Amino acid sequence: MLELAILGLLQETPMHGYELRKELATKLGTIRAAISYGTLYPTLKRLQTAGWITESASDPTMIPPMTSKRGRVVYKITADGKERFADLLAQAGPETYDDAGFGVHFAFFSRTDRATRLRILEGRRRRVEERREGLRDVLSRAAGRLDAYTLELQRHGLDAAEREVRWLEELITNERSGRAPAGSAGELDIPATEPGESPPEPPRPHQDRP
Amino acid sequence: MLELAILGLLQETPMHGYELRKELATKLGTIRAAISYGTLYPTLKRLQTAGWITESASDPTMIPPMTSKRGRVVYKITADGKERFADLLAQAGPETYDDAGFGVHFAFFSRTDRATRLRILEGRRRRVEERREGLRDVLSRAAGRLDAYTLELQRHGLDAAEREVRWLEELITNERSGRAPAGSAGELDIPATEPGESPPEPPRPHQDRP
DNA sequence: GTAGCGATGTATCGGGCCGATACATCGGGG
DNA sequence: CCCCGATGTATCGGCCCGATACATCGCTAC
Repeated sequence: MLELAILGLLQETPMHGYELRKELATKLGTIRAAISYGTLYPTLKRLQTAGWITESASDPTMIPPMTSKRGRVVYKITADGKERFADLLAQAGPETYDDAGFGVHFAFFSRTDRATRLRILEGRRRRVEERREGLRDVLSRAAGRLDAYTLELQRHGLDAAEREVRWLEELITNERSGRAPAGSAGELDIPATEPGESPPEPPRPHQDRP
Repeated sequence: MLELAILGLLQETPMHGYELRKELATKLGTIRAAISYGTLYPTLKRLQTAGWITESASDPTMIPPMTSKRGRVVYKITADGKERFADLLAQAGPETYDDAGFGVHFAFFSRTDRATRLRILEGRRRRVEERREGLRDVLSRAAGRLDAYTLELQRHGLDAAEREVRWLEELITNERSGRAPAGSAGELDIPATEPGESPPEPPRPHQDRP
C-alpha cells in the first residue's frame, strides 16, 4: 500500500524522506495520521533494492548553507518505477478495497482511467455493503445478547457504512456521466507526466456545477 | 489491544480459539473485520506465558462423539488475568484513543466505571477534533495544491470526523446525566463483577433515531 | 555569546498483526 | 462413497508501528 503511495508522490517530484512523510500525511490524512519512519525508511530501501527508485545525495533546493556533514537523501523514481506504479494503480486485489487500500487508490484517481475508477468504486461499494449487512444482522439477530454500549457501537458503525455506500453511489453516478468529483474548488491540475507518457486521462469532459 | 479484547471475552465464559474469533468478530465488527489466526494463536500463547489465561484440553460442550484425536483447546481466564483486564480497562495511554483502541474500550464500557468512561470519551473526542482541524487546514490552505479526487477524499473524511465528534458529544452528555447509551434493545446484562465493585449502569431513558 | 529549543533530517529495533498456507475432523448432500 | 463446507489448531514471512538514538539548523532568551 505504502509502495503505491510513495511511487505516486515521487512521480510528481523527487523528494527526501522527511518531505515525503509530510506529503503523505496531507494527501492521505484521512487514511493514516502520519507514516512512521520505522515504516518509511525500510520501505524506501525495499523500493530501491527492487529498482523502482534511486537514491541521490544532497539536495539542490538547499543551495546556500548546509555544510553537508550528513546530507539529506533525495529519492527519485525510475522508469521501471513508473511502470510499477501504473501496474499497481490499475490492478485490483482484495486489499484494494479495505480502508487503507481504497484510500490510497482513490487519492490517485486523477492518474487513473475512468474504467479502473469505476471498477474500484464498485468493488469498494460491494465491500462496504457486505460490512453493512453484517452489522444489520448483528443488530437484529444478536441484539439481546449484547450490552447497550456494544450495540451503540454497532449502530454507529452501521450508520457510517450506510453513509459511505451513499457517498460511493454518488461518485459512481458522477463517473458514469463523466463528471469530476463534485467539489467546491479543485482545478483539473497536475500535469506531472511529460507529454507523451501515458494514454490515460480521457478528454476530461469538463465539469459542470453541482 | 487484542489482549484486552480476549481477556474481556474470556471473562464472560471460557472458549476455544475458533469461538473466540467469532465472538471477537461480532463484538468488534465495527473495528476490525475478523481477527487473523496468525494473530490470535500467538496472542493466546503470549497471554498464557504471562499467566493471564490457562489452557485446558477438550471441551465438555461436545459431549457425545468427538473421538478426540486432536481435541479443541479451551482457554480460561485466571485471577491474575482478571486483574490485568481491570488495569487495561481503566488505564488510558495514547493508543486508547485511536480507532482500534477506542473501539475495544468502548465495547467493554458496561464493565467500566463512569469516571473512566467519561475520561475515555473526552480523550477520544480531543483526538478526533485534532484530526478534524488538520483536515480543515488542508482543505482551506492547500486546496489549490491538490486534485479534485484528493480533495473529495478529505471532504469525506472531514464529514466523518465532524459526525463522530457530534456522536461523542451526545454520549458524553448522556454519561454526565447518568444515562446509558440510548439503545433500542439491550438488557442491563452482564453482572460479571462481584457485588460491591462498581456503581455503573444507571437506568435507561430513551432517545429516538431518524 | 551561548544555551536551550523546536523543526528538520536519517536510521534501527522489537513487537503486533496480517494473509497465506497446511493439516485434521465432522456432518451432510449428491 | 466421496467431496465439500464448517469447525478447529497452528506456523511463517512480511508489513507497519512506536520508541529510541543521533545530528544539524535557525531562533529566542538570558
